[in-house]
Amino acid sequence: MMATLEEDEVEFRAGDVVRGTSDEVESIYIVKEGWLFSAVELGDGRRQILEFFVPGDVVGLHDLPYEQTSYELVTLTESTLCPFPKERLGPVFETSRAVTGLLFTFSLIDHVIMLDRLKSIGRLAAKDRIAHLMLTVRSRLCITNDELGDHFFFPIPQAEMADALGLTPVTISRSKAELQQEGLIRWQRREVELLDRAALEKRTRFDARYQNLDTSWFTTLCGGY
Amino acid sequence: MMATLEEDEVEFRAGDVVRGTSDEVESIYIVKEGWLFSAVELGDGRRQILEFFVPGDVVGLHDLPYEQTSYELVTLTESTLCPFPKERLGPVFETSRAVTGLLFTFSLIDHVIMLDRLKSIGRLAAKDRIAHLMLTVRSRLCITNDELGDHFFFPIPQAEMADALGLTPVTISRSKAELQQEGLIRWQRREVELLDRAALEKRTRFDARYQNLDTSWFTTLCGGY
DNA sequence: CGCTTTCTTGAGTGTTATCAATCCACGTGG
DNA sequence: CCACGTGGATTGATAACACTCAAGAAAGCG
Repeated sequence: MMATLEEDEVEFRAGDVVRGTSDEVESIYIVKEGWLFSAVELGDGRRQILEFFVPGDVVGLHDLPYEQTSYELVTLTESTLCPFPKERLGPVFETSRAVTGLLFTFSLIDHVIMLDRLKSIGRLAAKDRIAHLMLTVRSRLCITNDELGDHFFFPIPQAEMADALGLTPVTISRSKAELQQEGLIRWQRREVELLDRAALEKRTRFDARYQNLDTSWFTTLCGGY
Repeated sequence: MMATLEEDEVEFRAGDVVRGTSDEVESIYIVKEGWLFSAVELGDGRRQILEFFVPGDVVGLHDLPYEQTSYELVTLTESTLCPFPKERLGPVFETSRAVTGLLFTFSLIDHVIMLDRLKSIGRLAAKDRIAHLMLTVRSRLCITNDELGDHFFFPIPQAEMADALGLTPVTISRSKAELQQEGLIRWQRREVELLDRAALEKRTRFDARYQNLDTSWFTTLCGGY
């Protein structure tokens, strides 16, 4: 269904800035390949990373009501994106309630994910913030990969973890070491393994927001056909 | 237009829990009167406040894809809410693209507001977090009140500020005192005055997300009629 | 195999948290 | 109208967690 929106394709290298802050809002993107993140720079070196994106994600929906982009979009790995122009969304909304409903739903789910991250940054200790982010990413990856275990590709450098969690790289490194000593995770290079997921979920009060969905909502939204 | 959704009316006293966590998702609410907030309890006394709501706000949209509510909803002041049942949204989506589009847009804007709050909690110092929240609330109030100056009703107790900003009541009190000594704000009882809004906006890198909207988006969304 | 980037580790500092006491505003009832 | 009680706010003293600065180790890349 989302294939409707995947017409064009653009490739990027790792570390490329796909879109800067205050660019004109021209299109949304479907992530075909690669990992990305969105971030704000505070101007004095501080940076907050807001969301991570993986293949299958829709990027930039929430910029649509604005003339200028709120945040920059940067690749973590080589990526392939399918841009879909803003002005061509009108016709899509007119002809396909299913696509409209799906985009609406994605945006609502993403919002809840952001609320969880707010909780994490606002009220969890450094170690738990790290664990919470890993659980969230895993939960997202499970949508497109049922078989995903507790050991998966995780190409987020420590500097980016820090900026995502409101911490510093030094704290990430130390907290990682502690989590490993406690036997809770193994995180080497660009891979992570959650050795005791149940314990991590409990500590961080994790909720699987991508799962536990109410299927009746989709029929409500799309009109039952 | 939103009047379509305001049929029923329910009143609450200050401090009432409108909806607990893990309740069944039965309806969204339009705030007719009063201030509210949504929050998660972490179980050990810690709490994170996620959003504040004022008259005119739509509450609970992002719970729609779920069977159970993600967060509790509590009143700060006496409030009047207009619940609108989830199962009756289907017909609304079918008949009114304008309402659908408006709800979608609200949800996108709220998402960007949350991203700003994430930045605030993740990367700003205590004093700036307080200022940022005040600016955000003011910006929201300006939608329904053009004439709003820099002095307005602000019924958020310090304990709730703390839980919203990832701080403690003690820090709120001390930071407030400093902001006042610096002549940046005056905050007494349930009123606040921003004495140097330009300076506060600069310090906190504040963006007026409720303003600066792209009006062309609405015609895109609603089909140009 | 060097160069660069990322990560780790140590030492010292700082912002915010914690604990606890006091103060103040406000509502209540005598 | 004033005493009293309650919950919220302030203040002081101390502690903890994360930050900063800085040096060194490891990993990635040409």
